[in-house]
Amino acid sequence: MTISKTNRLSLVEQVVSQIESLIESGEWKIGNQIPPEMDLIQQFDVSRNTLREAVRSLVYAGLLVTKQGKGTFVRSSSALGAAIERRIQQSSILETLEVRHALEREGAQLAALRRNQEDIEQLRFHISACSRAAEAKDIKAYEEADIQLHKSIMVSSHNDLLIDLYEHMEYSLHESIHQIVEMSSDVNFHLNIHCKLVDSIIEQDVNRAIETVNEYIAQFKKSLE
Amino acid sequence: MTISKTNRLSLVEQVVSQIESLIESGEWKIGNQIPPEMDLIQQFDVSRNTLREAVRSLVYAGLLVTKQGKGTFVRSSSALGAAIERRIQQSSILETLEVRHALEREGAQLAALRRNQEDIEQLRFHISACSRAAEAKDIKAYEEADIQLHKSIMVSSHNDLLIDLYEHMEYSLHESIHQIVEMSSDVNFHLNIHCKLVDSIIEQDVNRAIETVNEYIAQFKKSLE
DNA sequence: GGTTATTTGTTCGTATGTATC
DNA sequence: AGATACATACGAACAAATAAC
Repeated sequence: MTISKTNRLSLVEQVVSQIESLIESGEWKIGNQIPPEMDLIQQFDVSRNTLREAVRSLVYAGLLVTKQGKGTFVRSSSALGAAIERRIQQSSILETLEVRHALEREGAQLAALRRNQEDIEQLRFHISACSRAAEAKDIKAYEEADIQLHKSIMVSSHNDLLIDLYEHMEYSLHESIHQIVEMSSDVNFHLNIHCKLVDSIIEQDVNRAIETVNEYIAQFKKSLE
Repeated sequence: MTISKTNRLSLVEQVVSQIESLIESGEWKIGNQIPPEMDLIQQFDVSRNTLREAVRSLVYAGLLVTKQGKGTFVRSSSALGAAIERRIQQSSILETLEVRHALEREGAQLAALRRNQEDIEQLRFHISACSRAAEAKDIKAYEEADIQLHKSIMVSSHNDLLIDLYEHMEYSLHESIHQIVEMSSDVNFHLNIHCKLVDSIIEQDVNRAIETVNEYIAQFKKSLE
């Protein structure tokens, strides 16, 4: 028999599953403290060790954080972030940039196809924030605004999986964006090309949106050498 | 002080980290059984529960599997797979297909730029396997060959992060590929367009490679309606 | 500033379920 | 069927960090 019969779920797995549901459903909100171990032991009717193994699993996965003496808190609603962070740390900037290219190109294409009125407002808001920061020569504010802009482009794609992957990469991208912005001496070029991208998306010019993404990624790659 | 001082690593975290190293370094090979709990307790000099919490974390992350009565085995060297699988299960086929588009488009582009002689041989091998399976009208073999072909295209990109993301998605893609191949009544169209893609990569025609990927993804999207 | 209560961190002992030979 | 090796699960105790009084 090579049939991999699905073993009955262990107690720990059952508890993990229940906690996941509580987090996903929003019953346990992000940032909030969860009930102490003793309460959960009663709630789930398991021993302390079993409960701890379950909590520990979710800590490793990045859903929870425990602080000795204080309690346990909800950190995220998805395990993707932690896993991607770990993987990206082992990658070169070039590799990360190319994956970013993959996601942003697709995101821009879909955004140009699907953006609605609300998306347009968000895009305009964030591009003007970039513009203001550039004018004030506030590099830190510019980086933050740039990240928000890219995120809102992704949101305009209306593909939740794509948005999730990008948002969870974004944390790791922070560093590489910083390096890139610092290297590209010309902030205006950076700003202009983003204006062009936003414009393409609003005008629903799919090809121009894709080309623009290609253009600035190519620019980044060049500055990496 | 808003500085988030990095708390000293808990014992469990130290053990997790050590086990990760053992797996990454290849000292514990994939598929192999790891030493029993009692041995590890001595090796790491921790209590049973501490060790179990560490192992349990890595089981949840997908690095290890435990089988009661048999032992614990190494399942994977990366936590990405399990996390991506969980996330993709919550997504629609369309969303998954679009992310696949993102990765495959980038992969094809980079493959066309970087493929070496060894890559070319692999690509030729797998495309001919597809061809043989199509001729024999063996759908199951065709699907398998198709997956291997796509994987070898990704390998030709020489971007390990991209390869990892794709390979870990591939498992979840299996199902959607099956549905798509089944739906597309014309296997020859599917085969021809893949020949064109492989040809473009070998000829280093970057634009044609990208266009070909766009073409068959568009075809898949159409058949989803 | 010190004491106490709360909460997580860690250890030990014991019993049970499961697979292999 | 019995013995062995292994993971599963529970309960009790003490340590360490934090918060509240």
